[in-house]
Order: sequence, then C-alpha cells, then structure tokens
Amino acid sequence: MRGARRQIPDVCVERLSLYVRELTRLGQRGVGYVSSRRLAEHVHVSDAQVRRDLSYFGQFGTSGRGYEVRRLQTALGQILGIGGRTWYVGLAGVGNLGSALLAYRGFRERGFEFRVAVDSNPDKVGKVVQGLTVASSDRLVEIVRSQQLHIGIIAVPTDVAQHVCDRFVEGGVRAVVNFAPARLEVPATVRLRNVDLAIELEALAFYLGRTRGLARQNGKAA
Amino acid sequence: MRGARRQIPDVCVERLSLYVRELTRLGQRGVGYVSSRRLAEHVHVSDAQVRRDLSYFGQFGTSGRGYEVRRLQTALGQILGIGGRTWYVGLAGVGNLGSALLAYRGFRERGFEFRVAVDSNPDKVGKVVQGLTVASSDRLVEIVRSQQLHIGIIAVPTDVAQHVCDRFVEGGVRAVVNFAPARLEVPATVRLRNVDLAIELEALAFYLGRTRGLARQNGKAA
DNA sequence: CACTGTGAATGCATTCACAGCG
DNA sequence: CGCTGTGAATGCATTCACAGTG
Repeated sequence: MRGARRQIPDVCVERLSLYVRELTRLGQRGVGYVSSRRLAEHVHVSDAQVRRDLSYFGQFGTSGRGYEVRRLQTALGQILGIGGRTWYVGLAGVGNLGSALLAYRGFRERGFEFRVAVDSNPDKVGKVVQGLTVASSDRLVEIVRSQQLHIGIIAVPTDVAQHVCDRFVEGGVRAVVNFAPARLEVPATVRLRNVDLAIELEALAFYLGRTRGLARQNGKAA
Repeated sequence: MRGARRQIPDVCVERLSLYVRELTRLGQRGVGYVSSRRLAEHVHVSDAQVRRDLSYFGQFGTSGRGYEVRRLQTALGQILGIGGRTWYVGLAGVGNLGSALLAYRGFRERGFEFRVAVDSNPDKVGKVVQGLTVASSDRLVEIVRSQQLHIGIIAVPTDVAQHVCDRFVEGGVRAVVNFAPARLEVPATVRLRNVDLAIELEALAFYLGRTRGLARQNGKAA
C-alpha cells in the first residue's frame, strides 16, 4: 500500500482553508481566543468536526480557553502550504473567466503568483492583462519550464483543454486546475482538480425539481 | 419495488451530470450502446459506481448489452431536471467572473436561462452584456419577483455578498450559487452552493507541499 | 468550570461478488 | 457467454460522549 502516514480526509483539507479565512477575520477584529464551537458556527460545521480536523495535525488548543487565534491561523497556514512559500501559477486562456482569475486578489494574498498567461488568439498575445503580458500558447511548454511553474490553470474551450493540459504536464507542472467541462487525463504524479460551473447548476436543478419543501444545505466547500 | 425513496448520495447527483455529458458525446459519435465499464472509464469512476448510481433511479440497462445511449441520456436528463424544463437564473455582479458566466454557452444548452443581470456600479447599469441589459442592484428584489427567478448567482465582492444573497432570498429564489469567498446564511428552504476559487488552489498547495511522489487524483466533480 | 482531544459508535459512500437475465 | 442490478462487506467521514486539563 501507499502512504504510511495517517490518512487525512480530502474534505478536511478544504475546511482548513475556511478555518484560516475565519481566523484571519477574527484576528482583524482583535479576537484573541476562539472555541471550536464558535469557529464551527462561522464555517457551518459541527464543533466536533473542527476539533477532529485539527487533531489530524496536532494539538493547538488550551483546555477551557479554546484556540489562540493568531497561533492557530499561522499553524494552519503552514500546514496548507501557504505560509511563507510562494507557488508559481500559469494561466491558459485569457477570456472572461481567465481575466477574472487573474484579477482575483485572494490568490496573491495567499501566496499564489500568476507568472504567466497564454492564449492562442493572436489578437490577445502581447496585450497586458492585470500587469501580465499575454504570451502565445505555442510556447507554453518552454514557458512552464523557464518560469518553474508549479500549477497550471486551464480556462480554455473544452475542445483544446486536453491539449493544453498535456503541454502543462510536459513542461513540468505538479498540479492542474481545470475549468473546462471535460475530464482530463493526467499522469498519476500530477494532481488534478476540476471546477465545473455547469455541474453546480445541474446539481441544484435536481434538488429544485424534487424537493418542494425544505432543502438541506449543500455540502460544497467554499 | 422496495424502499421507494431511498437517500441519494450528494456526490452521486454530480456524477449524473458527468454521465449525461459523456452520453451526449457518445450519441454524437453514433454509439448505440455503452457498458457501465466503458462509461465509467470516461468519467474516471469504477464500473460498480456507475451501476450503483443509476440503480438509485431505476433500471436502465439490458443484461449482456449495456445501456442504450440515447435512452439513458434523456432519462438522466429528466431526473436531473434539465429535460424540457427551463430554469430562470439571475446574476448579481457583472465583473469579469459574472461576464464569464453570462458568456458560458453550456448553461443555455442545459435549460438555464439568464433573465437578469444586476450590478451596483452605475457605470455598468444600462449596458448590454451578452444580450442582457444590466439593471441596478437596488431593484433586485422586485426583479427576482417579476421575472420569477429560480436561481440567483452571486459574483459580487465578499463584503456585499450576504446583502445581495438576502435580496435574492427576499425576492423568492429557491437556490443560490455563491462565488464570493464567504459563508452565507440562507433559510433552510433555500438551497445554497458555494464555489470557491481560492480553496481549489489551497487544497492543491497542501498536497504539493507534502507529497513529493505520486498524487492521487482529486475527487472533485467536474 | 469550560473547553480540548480522542476512542468508540454511528452513518454514508464505495466496492465486492455473484445471482439472474438476454 | 457478457453484462446488469443489488445484497453484503468494506472503507471513509462524522458525530457522540466523556476522561482529562489549565
């Protein structure tokens, strides 16, 4: 079998991000300590869930007092890999969605740096978007290599998504985030994550179509 | 026929969308029948998973032959609530992300119709984006009512997300999709779904930070 | 006290494995 | 045969409940 370490639930990692976000806010408001209960409320999970999630990574609390906000915040940041370190990101596809991603300030704040944006449309190549000069998609592989990109983001049309993905992988990225509505093939060494806008709506339609009455909240991390 | 309404796994619904998508493609290629095995391969799940997912909703296959592509496609479409019916959607926030959503053709194809887009920026109000005239956010409640919107999409900055959400709910939407990095409060009758771009990257960073070696594929529906 | 951290119990989701059908 | 549909078994994730602690 693989991975000797204790198995950390996949969804737990996503919640970690939410905890950090809430802790940041609490810190800004000058809150010094927070209990699992209060933290849980803000993130919409149970208090037991919070304690269990944290327990995967160590002991951060004080009996009777709770968690020290600043300390927990930085600790979780470290664990998530967004403490100190900067991850280099490349974007393929500078359409509306791509532009939205480039414009999103949250990335930079958390240590993700867009170093490159490429597009196959010659009209876009050379233009400057969010302080980044758009390069040609043809040069993607060499760019990924020379810029040492860790993560590739795919915001291109479905029919070229796999091709672009392959170029990212060829260049040596270690993870890919795919916004195209396609299932991409990547080697086992590369981490793949899909964000599919149509599915979000379709899943809703399913519940709207049946539950006339009350609806459970949906279990999507966010 | 036993246990008439069994509980359907949340993730199963998302996979249904993927099945429909793949079936559509197979249909276009003229494929008449498909086995759970082959369908599973394309969607990156196990064949048992496919059969189990389908079994929640009925029996669609033929022993020894598999599933008739066209028939299964329409059946699943019905189940998802995207067969025939049109869902009315409203967008709040016509920035890059909002524009990207308006431009996404996949929605219309699957029976989601943007009827309204609003923005709080006076410079944007009155402009036409993707064939839709941008209205003022102030009028959101009445617009939701008069246009009979089922779904509200939130693509506004974090600090006003809750306010906009409340207006959607007040107007009577039955579901909300939130793209802002905030946890929104909605009554139990309203279905909420969050799409959080930063979390996608942070979850990746976690795995990049630790697994030097091979990475499991990530379980995000797409 | 008020709270954490965690075994044990429960509840979901996935896979196994095979009877039964075309 | 080849393949579906599904009980039974397994494997994950969440909650319970409480001993232990500052």
